[in-house]
Amino acid sequence: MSGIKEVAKQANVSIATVSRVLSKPESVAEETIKKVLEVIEDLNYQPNAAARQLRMSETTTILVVVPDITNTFFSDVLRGIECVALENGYQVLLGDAGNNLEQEKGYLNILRQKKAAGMILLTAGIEANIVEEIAAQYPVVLACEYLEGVNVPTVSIDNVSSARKATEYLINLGHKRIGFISGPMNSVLGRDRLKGFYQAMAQYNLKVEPDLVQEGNFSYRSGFNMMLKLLAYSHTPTAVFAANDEMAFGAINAIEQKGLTVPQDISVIGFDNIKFSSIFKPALTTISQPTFDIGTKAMELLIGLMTKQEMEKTQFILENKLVLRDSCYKCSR
Amino acid sequence: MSGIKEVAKQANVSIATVSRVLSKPESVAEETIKKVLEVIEDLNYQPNAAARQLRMSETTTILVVVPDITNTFFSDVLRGIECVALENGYQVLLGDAGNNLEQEKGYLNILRQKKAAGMILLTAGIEANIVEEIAAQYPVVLACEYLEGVNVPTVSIDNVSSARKATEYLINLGHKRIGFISGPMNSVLGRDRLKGFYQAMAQYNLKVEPDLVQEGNFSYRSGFNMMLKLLAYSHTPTAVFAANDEMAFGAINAIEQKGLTVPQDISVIGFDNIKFSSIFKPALTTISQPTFDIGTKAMELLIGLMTKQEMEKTQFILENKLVLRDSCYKCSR
DNA sequence: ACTAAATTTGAATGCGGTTACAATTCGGTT
DNA sequence: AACCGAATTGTAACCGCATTCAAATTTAGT
Repeated sequence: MSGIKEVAKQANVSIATVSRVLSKPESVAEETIKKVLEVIEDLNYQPNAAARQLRMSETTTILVVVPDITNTFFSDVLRGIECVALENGYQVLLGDAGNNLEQEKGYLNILRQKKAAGMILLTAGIEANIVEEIAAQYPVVLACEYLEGVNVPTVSIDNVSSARKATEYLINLGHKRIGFISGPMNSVLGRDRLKGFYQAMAQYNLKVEPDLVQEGNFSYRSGFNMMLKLLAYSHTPTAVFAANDEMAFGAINAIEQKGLTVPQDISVIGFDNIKFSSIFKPALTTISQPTFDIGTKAMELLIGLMTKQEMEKTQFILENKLVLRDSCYKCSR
Repeated sequence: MSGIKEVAKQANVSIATVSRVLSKPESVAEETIKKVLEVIEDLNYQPNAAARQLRMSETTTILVVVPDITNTFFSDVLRGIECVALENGYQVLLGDAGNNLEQEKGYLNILRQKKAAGMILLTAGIEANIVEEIAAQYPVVLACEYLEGVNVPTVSIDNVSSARKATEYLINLGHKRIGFISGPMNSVLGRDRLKGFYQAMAQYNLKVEPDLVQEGNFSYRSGFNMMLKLLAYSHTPTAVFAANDEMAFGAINAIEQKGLTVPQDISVIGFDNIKFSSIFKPALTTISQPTFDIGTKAMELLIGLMTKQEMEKTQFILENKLVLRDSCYKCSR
């Protein structure tokens, strides 16, 4: 309703003056400012974002593409992003990809339409070369997953070494027959965690039985089913490493359904440390990712890019730690 | 980079023609369309959203204000919203209020700036009169919570009758001393669920011991602590109704920490049926809310408002149901 | 009191599209 | 050959704001 014109009229000044009161008050007389601000207050005036954006050719909206907002891991990261976005006057446009690549790509148009000034990708479904092309034109930062050989600002954890750390923990508890329930092999994340597992096993000269490595898809269901599969072999593992917590829950429930107990019969370790991991019984031993920090760091990076600041560094590997709880125990066999 | 001018030049037509190819192709010659589309494809041209919005004074962005994105209940609703938003060409701007009223109010400016064409409130922190005022000027729909006496399109469940249903279930299992861990009393939602509890108890002529009603804040922690409090009384309840699932988890874990078991010693029922409720042990008996549907319905309503369609109805109460699992059992005392 | 400099203000322009309106083309009629 | 209507295209005027540049006003200095 009330635009800058209305304010100008009521304050008896030109629209230029109103505009200046809002953006360069130091160039306006004290008294005029007061008068104008009063009217602004009065009319509840807020400058039209579209007009401003068109004129200034810059927006304060950023886009975050998430594979699945329902996953608490991502929503935690999102909260981190939102938090520093707000502090700096940005709004976040949510792009839930629903685990669908086409949809994910569709969001790139938001950037082309200048609806968002930059983008944070929490996914890694889009092909590396496309990401690189986009990143060359617009501010983009990758969070959580990184793309091999792509030189785009990234914040993540070292999945390989963390998975190694988790595996070593199991080995040091005396476990030798260790099963692994992996994430989908078409995700970097899934592959890296598996790689860490292999590295640790090799380092301790332990053989990895191919049968004991099963591919899941990060869902509870898949964790449950793959564990059932592992339990079906004559020679069951004494410990299982699930590539994320949800699958670990599935594995544990499968084990218990078979009448065995965790950790006495089989130890289970997870990855992510989602909110629920400490509530679950047994409380889950897992690798904790600094989700919130990943979010804040990613957003800070993006702001840096958007404001064209000089960056000393654009690749950040955040610390993660092993959280010891009740789902692992010394190997008894 | 490439705007409509560039396209026009390369296609050898005026910008008006380019614009028409995109919006009213039936008024453009077949051949011209082809030529223009080719150039558009070539340049990867996408019309500038700000310019379009300014001219048309309408945007395809909507705002969703969420109390806490980390809560899977809200993220489920959000997914429902996002889903139909996408189908209809809308984008969703995320407003995480971080349980902070000031922040929540701040998002109203997004509407005033015309950055969003409408808003869905998943919270009910803002004062009723303010909501009403805003709703008079902009399309707004309330989801999850409703504001008493406010005539704003709403989709929700009937918290009172659902809470009554849950309580009746407990009563029918033979429980007489039933505890209640409520949500915060300053939320409608919290109050309604408590009201339903009272109604059911009264209906069956059961006394509600004031000591057995404790106020939590919907967090796991508070559920745990309030349960500890209930257990400290000499005469403990045989069943407990927690106003949401997270608190129910807290209650159960508190009970078990005291050496008692659920449901044999004490039955526990929750509310919401979040993803985790079926994974938890014991699997939680709870009231299931149609989260996804709440989201889709809310977005459909909002679209209706924004496109000024005639609405037969603007208040929707969605069905919920009692999900029977393993956390409740017949009263043995 | 008068002028130069500094301060404060307003008129006009354009950001990149959409669209009303005018102009042009073209085949068909008279 | 002149004329007409339909189809197609171009011209230009906005949309609301920021900003340049010049005009108006105030301040300061002599």
